[in-house]
Amino acid sequence: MSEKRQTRQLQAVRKVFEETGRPLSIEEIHQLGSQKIESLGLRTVYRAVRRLQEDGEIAIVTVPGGSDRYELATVASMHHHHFHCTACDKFFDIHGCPGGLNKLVPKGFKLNHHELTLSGLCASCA
Amino acid sequence: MSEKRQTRQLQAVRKVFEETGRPLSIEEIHQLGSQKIESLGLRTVYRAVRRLQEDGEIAIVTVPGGSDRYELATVASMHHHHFHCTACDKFFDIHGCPGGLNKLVPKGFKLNHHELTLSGLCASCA
DNA sequence: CAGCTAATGACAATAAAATGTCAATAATAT
DNA sequence: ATATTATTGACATTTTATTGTCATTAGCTG
Repeated sequence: MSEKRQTRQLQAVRKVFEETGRPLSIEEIHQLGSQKIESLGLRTVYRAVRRLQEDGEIAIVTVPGGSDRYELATVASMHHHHFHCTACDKFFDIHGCPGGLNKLVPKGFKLNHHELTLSGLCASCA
Repeated sequence: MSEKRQTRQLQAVRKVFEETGRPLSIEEIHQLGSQKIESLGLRTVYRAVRRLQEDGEIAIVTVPGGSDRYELATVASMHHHHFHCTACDKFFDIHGCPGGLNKLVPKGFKLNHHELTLSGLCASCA
């Protein structure tokens, strides 16, 4: 059978998510993870992310324009939105949600989900 | 100098935008344009889209997950949002906008833009 | 209409992101 | 500690989207 191992690399990637607390791109994970394990390979990050995804620990976050990000499933499961800093290209979680979206839906359309991305400057860049 | 020509192909692409009235991907433009000019090449669509973009006739629309779409600049200049049908993968324009987004912005952040994407089923697919 | 040349489209080439490969390493069970 | 084997990471390969090339076609001007 397939024995699953808790490697330093997997734990490092998991810890990156827990410590950073915002949606991360593969590259960001690689950079932050490299601070914990110098030799961390990009290939390993791809595998770790896939595994954490399959294990339901993290969820994918699709954003307009940029490449996919990932965030902790515990965070993702709570309805929220994102803020994109156009200066540092980081994404942040935003809690709260404008209501009344059903009013915007055209006749005959069925609304299932929605996704809001605010953009501007984060506290560090402003 | 660079003489600009109004070719059948360019006119066909322009007409596709005018007739369709929703954000289109390169592939969609190619398919719809091929109905007007059988031999329309994908390479030509790329060039036509770039030129219309440079001439300010169309604007790029970035969407979560999928590839970029393009829409008439006259439409893009009016603030609006989009609806994504998860069945046919088409995007539609939505007019209206939930307000009160500044309340969602974290302290110290500066809000410049926002982008809302509703998703579900369009009238044809529902 | 004739002539110039921008534009087309078939094809090749490139870029960027993700995945396959495999010898070496390290995590787990005994 | 030892044996087993999942995992790693360097490297090659694939994939998909976009752009380069260039002989041919077709807009535009005179």
